[in-house]
Amino acid sequence: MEEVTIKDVARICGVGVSTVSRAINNHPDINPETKEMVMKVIKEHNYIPNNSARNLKRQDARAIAVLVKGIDNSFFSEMIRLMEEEIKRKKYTLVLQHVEFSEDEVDAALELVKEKRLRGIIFLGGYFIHSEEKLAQLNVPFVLSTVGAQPSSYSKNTYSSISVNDEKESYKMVDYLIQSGHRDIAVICAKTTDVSIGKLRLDGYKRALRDNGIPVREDLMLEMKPDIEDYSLENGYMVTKEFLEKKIPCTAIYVISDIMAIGAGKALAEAGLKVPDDISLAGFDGVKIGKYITPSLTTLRQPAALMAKETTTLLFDLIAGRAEHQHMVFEGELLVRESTKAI
Amino acid sequence: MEEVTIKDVARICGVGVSTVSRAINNHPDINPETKEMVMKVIKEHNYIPNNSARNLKRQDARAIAVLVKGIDNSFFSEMIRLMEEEIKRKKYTLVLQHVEFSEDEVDAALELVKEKRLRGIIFLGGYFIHSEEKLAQLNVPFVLSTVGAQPSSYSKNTYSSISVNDEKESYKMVDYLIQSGHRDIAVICAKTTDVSIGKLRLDGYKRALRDNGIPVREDLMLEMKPDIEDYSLENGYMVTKEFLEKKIPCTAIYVISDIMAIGAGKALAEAGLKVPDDISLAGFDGVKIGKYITPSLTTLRQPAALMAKETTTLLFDLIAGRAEHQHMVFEGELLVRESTKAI
DNA sequence: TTGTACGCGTTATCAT
DNA sequence: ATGATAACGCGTACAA
Repeated sequence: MEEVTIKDVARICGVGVSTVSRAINNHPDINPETKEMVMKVIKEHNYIPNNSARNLKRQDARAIAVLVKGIDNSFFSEMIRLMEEEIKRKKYTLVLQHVEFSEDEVDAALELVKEKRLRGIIFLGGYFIHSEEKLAQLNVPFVLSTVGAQPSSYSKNTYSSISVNDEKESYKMVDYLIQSGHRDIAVICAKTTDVSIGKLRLDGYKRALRDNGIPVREDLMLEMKPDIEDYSLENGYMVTKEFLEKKIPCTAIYVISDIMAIGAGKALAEAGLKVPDDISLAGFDGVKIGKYITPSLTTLRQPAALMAKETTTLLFDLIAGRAEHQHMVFEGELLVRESTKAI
Repeated sequence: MEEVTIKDVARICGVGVSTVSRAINNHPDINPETKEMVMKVIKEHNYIPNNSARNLKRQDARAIAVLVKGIDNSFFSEMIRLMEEEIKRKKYTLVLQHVEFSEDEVDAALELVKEKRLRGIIFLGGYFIHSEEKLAQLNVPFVLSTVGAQPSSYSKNTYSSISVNDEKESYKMVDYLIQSGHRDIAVICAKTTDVSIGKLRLDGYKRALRDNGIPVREDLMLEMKPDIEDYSLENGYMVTKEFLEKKIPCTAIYVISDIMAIGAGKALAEAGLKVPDDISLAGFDGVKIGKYITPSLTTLRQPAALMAKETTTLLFDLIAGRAEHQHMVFEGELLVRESTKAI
C-alpha cells in the first residue's frame, strides 16, 4: 500500500516513464495497445498521479480559480454552480477556494496562481480594497464579481468587474418604500468603516430620502453589531431587537441583506409586530429562501444567473485575448412580495 | 513581473538557497540579521513560495482536509467554522474541499492525499457507500462526520465515524407528534433508492408509527422529486404542493430536513393553511434559520458544535496514535418551537 | 551559521 | 512509437 509513482508503473509495464505519461495525458503519439496495457496496470495498482508534481512541471494547466469570501453565503452558491458548469463546458478545471473574512483574498490568489498555474481568477464577494500594486502582481486576468467595486479608485484597465450598481439599486428600493407612503424608514446597514457594498447601499438609502425631501436621521440608521458575524441572521435580529426597545416610530425597515432581513423579521414577530400590517420589511440580494418564508420577503434581486454567466464569458474572452478589461453593471430587479405594503 | 523563485531571492541576497529556505520556514539555525535581510528582499520582490514544489518535497505537511459533499449545505457551515478553529489551534492547515453530489468523495480524497501530504481527513455529508478496498487505500486516518454511516457494513476498525442515530432521532420526532395527538402524519422523505440518512430517518418514522399502532400508509410517504436538487427548498415546496392537491387528510407533516421543511411551509401558506393551527410542520437538522422564520420551526437538532469538536479531537487522537478507530453516536435534541401543536 | 547538491514525481525535449 | 534525461521550485542532508 505504499505510494505508487509513475516510475513504478513504468517498471511494472516494462516501458519508459514517458510512455506512461503519454498514456495518462491522452497524448496522440502512443500505440493504442501500449496505452491500454498501461492503463490496466494503473487501475490494478491504484496509481494516482501526484498533482503537486504535475502542477510544478506543467505549463498549461487550464485551470481557473473562484475565490469566495465567506463560507456560507447562500447568495453565491447558485452563482458558483453556474460558473462551474460554464468552466467545465470549456474543459477547464475549477479550483474553488473559500477565503475567510479576515483573510486577504488577493494574497490567497497570489499563492494559488503560483501553485496551480491558473489561467484566470474570479473573485466573488469581499470588500476589495487593495493596493494596485498587489493587484498588478496577479499576472493572469481576473474578474471581480458582485463586489462593491469602485473602478474609479484603480486604473480601470487592470481588471474587470461585474456587479450591480449597489447605490442605485438601493435607491430603487428605498424610493419604492417612499412611494408606498413610508417616511420613517429605518435602515440596517454596515458599519461606518465599510467602504464597499455596505457603504454604497447606505448611500442609496440616503439619496432616496433626500430626493424625496425626507431628512436623513441618525436614529434610523442601524449599524450591524461588530461583535456578531457580519450579515448574519443573528446580527439582523439583535440590531432590530435593540432598535425596537427604543420605541422610535417607524413604518418600514430596509435591511441591506436578505439574510439579515430574515433575522430582523424574527425580532419584529417577537415584539408582536405583524409584517407588513404593522411594519414593512425589505431586504436586498434576492436569495432563494426569501421567497419561501412567510410573509415572503420584498427584495432587490441581483441577477445572479446572468451575472455568473457573463463573468465566465468575460473571463474566457480575457484569457483568449478577445476582450479588453471592462466593467459591466447589471440591472437589479425590485421584487415586491408580501413583506411590504403601502400605507 | 516574472515569476521570482527562491533562487532569485538567494542570488539577490547573495546567499545560498538553503538560507532563504531557512528564513521562510523559521528554522532556528540562521543568523537573525541574515534572516531579516532575506525577508526584506522577499517583501520587496514579492516572492511567494510555490506550494506545489513545497508539497512535493515536504514530508510533514501538517495539513488536514475537510471534504464537504454539496456546496451550500448551511448545516455544515457552522461545523466547518468550528473545525477550522480547532485545526488552526493545533497549528495545522485546513484544506477545505467541496465535492459535488455527483463526484466520488473518496476519489477526491485519494488525489488530495497525494497532492497535499495530508495527515488526516474529515468527510462531511455524503452517502458513503464505498468499497472497503477504496477506503483502505486512504492510508491516513479519516473520520466520517454526520453521514448516515452504517458501520456494520464495513469492518469497523478501518475508520471512525461521528453521527447521531438518525433512525432513533427521527423516531423521537414522530413519536412526539403522535403523543401530541397526531395520527395522520405525512413524511417528506428521500427517494427509495437512498440507503443513507434518508433511509434511516424514514425507518424511524415507520417504527414510531408502528409502535403506536398506526398503520404506515404509502399515500402519506412523500418522496423528494428526483428532477429537483435534493434536500432543497424547492423540492420541499413542490412535493408539498402536489400532496395538497390530492386532498389527503393529515394533521402534521414531518420533513426529514429543515430546509425542505421551510419549502413545505411555503406551499402550506399558499394553500391557505395556517401553521400550526391547521397543520403542524416539523423538520430535522436544527439549522440556524429555523429559529428565525415565523412560525419558528420545530426540529430535531443535531449537536453540530459538539460533533464538530469531537470530530477534530478524535482525528487528532488518531493521528497521534492515541486512539483506536471508534464510532461515536450523539444524542439529538427535540426542539419544540412554534410550528407544531397538540391537537 | 551557511552553502552545495540531490531528489521529490511529473512533463517536455530530444534522440532513437 | 518509445525511452533517456533535463528541468520545474523547493527542502534538507551533508559538507564546510
